[in-house]
Amino acid sequence: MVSTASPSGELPAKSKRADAVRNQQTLLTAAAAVFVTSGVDAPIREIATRAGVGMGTIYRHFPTRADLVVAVYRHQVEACAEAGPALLAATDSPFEAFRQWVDLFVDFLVTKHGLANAMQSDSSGFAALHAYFLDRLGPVCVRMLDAAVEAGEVTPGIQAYELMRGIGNLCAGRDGDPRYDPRTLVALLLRGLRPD
Amino acid sequence: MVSTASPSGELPAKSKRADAVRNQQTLLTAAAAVFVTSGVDAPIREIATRAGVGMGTIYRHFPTRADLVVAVYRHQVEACAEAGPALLAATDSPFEAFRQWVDLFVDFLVTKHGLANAMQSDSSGFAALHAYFLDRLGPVCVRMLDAAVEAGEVTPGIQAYELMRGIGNLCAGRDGDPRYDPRTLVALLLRGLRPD
DNA sequence: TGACAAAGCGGAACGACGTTCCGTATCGTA
DNA sequence: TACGATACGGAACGTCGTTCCGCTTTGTCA
Repeated sequence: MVSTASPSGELPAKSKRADAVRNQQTLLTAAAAVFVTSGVDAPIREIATRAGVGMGTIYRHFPTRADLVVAVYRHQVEACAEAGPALLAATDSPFEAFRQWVDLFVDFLVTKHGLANAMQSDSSGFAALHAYFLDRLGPVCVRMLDAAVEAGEVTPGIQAYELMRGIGNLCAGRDGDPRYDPRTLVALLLRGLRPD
Repeated sequence: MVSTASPSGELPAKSKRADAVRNQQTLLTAAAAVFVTSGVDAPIREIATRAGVGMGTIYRHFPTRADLVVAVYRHQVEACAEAGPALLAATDSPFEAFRQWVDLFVDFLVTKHGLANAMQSDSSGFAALHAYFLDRLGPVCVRMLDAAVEAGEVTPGIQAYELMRGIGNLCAGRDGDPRYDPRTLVALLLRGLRPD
């Protein structure tokens, strides 16, 4: 499970040594850089080397791989989560708002090398990653979907959880294949939500 | 790339030593059994042990992991491929035939522990697996989709390749989650294919 | 039938990786 | 400045994929 003890990545809660906070920042920066070039499942050693720290340091700050990934992308996930209600308020059609929100989500996933793949991986410390995304974004999705259903723009009976996972899954796979555009498939999926 | 030299898994082409053919069969049986319990990415050693052979033997018969997986599932993939034209001929509505064919495909994927995951994995020797499935099943999909479009039952402009990958992706992910049923999502996707 | 070359076999060995653990260095404080 | 707490580095261990080579089995030919 992703460490819930502290909002790691944000303001240090209390009494942490100076070098510790410094290292945590260094690690986040290094990890972000490495994720771009080598994907989120890059070797731990690579991140450690890049940050100029030992491997023990990584494990102390981020016990599981998911903790590190979550910390790196926390801001963007947060932004996405907050965009939901905003879109809902700013748009006449709840479905259209939902469509735009999904676009945001998809953009996020496809621009992060291998993130979508990692989320469905059963192994490693990636299980927690899956949980984090769904915990944070799931409720937003529920709310938007409900609104769309209530407005008669979406067939009732669809589970938000299932839908989110479906969208996530569609964004996974070998990236860079010009013959496969996740957006096309997601659009098709959303089309299937419409009532007759 | 999956070895195309011989139709490995079927009739031995020519002049193979008796122990070699025997081992190849033993390996296929052992691999099939291991795949069921440990998934298609089970350790090579586990398969070797189960078959009672050395690891060199595995690599000689099946140079890449994909070669082994393909050999194990060849019959089922073949059956799926052949079911396409049959369904098309036996059903009035090409779309309905397609729907049933997709059901077959999905059933195959979800019953094989981790197969769908493996197919989108970028690493290992799994890249060839992806290619094999698409090469064999792709043309069938094209044909069925064309028929459905021609009958006015499906919106034109959808690429069969993209659709197959989408379906495959939807079947991937942590298996055994009661909250996620790939069939629901695939049904939604197919719904999105219908014209207004 | 008895050898001999080719074909195949087994598993040791190597490198990459995740993860743990502990002796040492650094920090904050009294 | 001295000392305990905190954090650090990286060696070490286990797992896994993959290669390589000395040994065994097989088929054949005299």
